[in-house]
Amino acid sequence: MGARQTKSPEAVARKEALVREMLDRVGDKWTLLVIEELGSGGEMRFTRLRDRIGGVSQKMLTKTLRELERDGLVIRTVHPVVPPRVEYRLTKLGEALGEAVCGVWTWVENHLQDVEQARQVYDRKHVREMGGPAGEG
Amino acid sequence: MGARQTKSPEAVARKEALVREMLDRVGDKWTLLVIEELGSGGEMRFTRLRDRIGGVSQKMLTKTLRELERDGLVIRTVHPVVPPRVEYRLTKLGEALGEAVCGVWTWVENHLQDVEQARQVYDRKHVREMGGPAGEG
DNA sequence: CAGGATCCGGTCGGATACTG
DNA sequence: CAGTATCCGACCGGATCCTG
Repeated sequence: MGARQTKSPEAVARKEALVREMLDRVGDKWTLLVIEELGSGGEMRFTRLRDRIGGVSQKMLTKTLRELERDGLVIRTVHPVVPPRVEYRLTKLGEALGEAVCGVWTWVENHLQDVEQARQVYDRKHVREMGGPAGEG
Repeated sequence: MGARQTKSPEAVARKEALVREMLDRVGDKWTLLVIEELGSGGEMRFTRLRDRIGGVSQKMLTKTLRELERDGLVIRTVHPVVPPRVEYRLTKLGEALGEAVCGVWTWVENHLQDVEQARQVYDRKHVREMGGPAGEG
């Protein structure tokens, strides 16, 4: 079979799966904020990070950081002191992703009004289903 | 932009919330695929879309399309015929978002290996938790 | 201070049945 | 064909307790 440089459909599928997974990752509520904070604030500790992000539970922050670490986007440094001191910082990879996400971020900022307006228009058409604006009788 | 600081902190907060929401949206498993399909395949019907995406339930496809429609990213056209014929296509806004997301998509494709390798390295260190080898310094 | 373990409510999402 | 309504299991994520 002409197996040239043609990638197997499986490889393509796995790539797409990973693409989806990463987009899912950056779309995650906390992941984004963590990347943002570490990107602008540089290396920082767990508690500091939790404080700056605000609203994130210890569980979710830990989970988020673990995933980022696993994907090579964040470096976790444990200082063998007491009390424990753990610092997190973005890797080059993490910074690059942050910049890529920036494009979407920018798009949203630029088209905020369009989206909000579209929603208002849409909602107008669908209020009828609910308890309507009482303009009927 | 010569705009002074006319924006209230509340407006900024709401903007950030919407940014997060949109990133969450594009990170959604099906949303991405729908945008991709409509972007490359142009206007198409519900069933066709479901068939091309594959693996999506009717419930989720409907929900995804509704959200995209509400945000003004997709146009839904109902043809009053029998059997029903409903077609979906991207708006200009939707196409623009698709392009913005493309940046992240590209990043992932370019750094696929880095992420996969990082994961392998990370996993090596954590296999110990499972039935890992007992040998450890 | 960092984070593992657990409980538990809320939401997500698939399968199914029904409609126009 | 396109979509709504419902049931229900799986997972998400917060609160809490405990440890080194």
